Amino acid sequence: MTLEGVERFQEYLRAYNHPVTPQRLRVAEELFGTHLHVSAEELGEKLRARGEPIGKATIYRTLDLLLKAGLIREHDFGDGFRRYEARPSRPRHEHLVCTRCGKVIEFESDAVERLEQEIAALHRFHPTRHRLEIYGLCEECHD
Amino acid sequence: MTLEGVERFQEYLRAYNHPVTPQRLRVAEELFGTHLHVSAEELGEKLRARGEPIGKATIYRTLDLLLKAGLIREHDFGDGFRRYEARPSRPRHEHLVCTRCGKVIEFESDAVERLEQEIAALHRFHPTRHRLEIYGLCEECHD
DNA sequence: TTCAATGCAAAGCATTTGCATCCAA
DNA sequence: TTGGATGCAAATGCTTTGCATTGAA
Repeated sequence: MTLEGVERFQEYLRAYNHPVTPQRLRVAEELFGTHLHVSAEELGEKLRARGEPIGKATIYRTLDLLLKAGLIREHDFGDGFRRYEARPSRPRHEHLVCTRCGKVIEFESDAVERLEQEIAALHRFHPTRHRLEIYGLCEECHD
Repeated sequence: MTLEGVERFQEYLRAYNHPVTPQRLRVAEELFGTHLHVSAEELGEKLRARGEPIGKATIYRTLDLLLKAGLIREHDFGDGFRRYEARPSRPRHEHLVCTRCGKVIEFESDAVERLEQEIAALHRFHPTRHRLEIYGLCEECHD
């Protein structure tokens, strides 16, 4: 568990004259202490379990800051809520999402990057980002 | 504009002994009368504009039926609401989404299908579906 | 000290549900 | 006639906002 992200968040806050509060640091610690894709609700549970409860509004506001700082990514896998992940050192990756247990497996593929360029060019489109998600069952959930 | 979909919906309703109501037909007419990806809200506006207002609950319930009938597809492009499209004759296709004007361009690609299989196999994953969306600016919205 | 952050509760939105009324078959 | 459909309004569930209080700098 690398806490480099927490430090970068502190630098960001200082650079913009935003107070460095314990709540902000705790949210960042949780996010940068896991590779999982967690929801705002789950972050709240974890912090409560740590004995450091936080208002949900503060969680959402801190997530906004982390997004603006470019330190995390936001996902919507169609569960009815959003999930967040520490921004990976390898910036572009895609997801395999198990529809039974909710597990998320990451992968990266140069082929996808190439495909994005090819397809966009074909349609005179100027791509900025893409998302590829494969839904199905992970090994454990498959019969 | 093909209204074949409306007929298929009627067949479906009769097959399951569900009443064929004017509201259901109107929702189907709007969906099968366009290639656009419309929201429940937009369907309501269009029907109001036609002088045939419908309760939003009825729209959502009718969309459920159309989904169960397999006649439409549901999408979430992260706008905060879902959009629906008449199910294409070509079952699998992906989307280019303009982040400025909201336009959606469809495309299909065998390469994507192959990629899904390859990647899933690599991770011992059993895929059932995928989604690939490329976000950026369409030709008109690009400087 | 002071301005922004926090946290509660209330508000917002898209969507779903309860229920009295209505209507397709 | 009658069971299911409709449509309003209320309820949900996630997220955002208002505002009095708190706290970082």
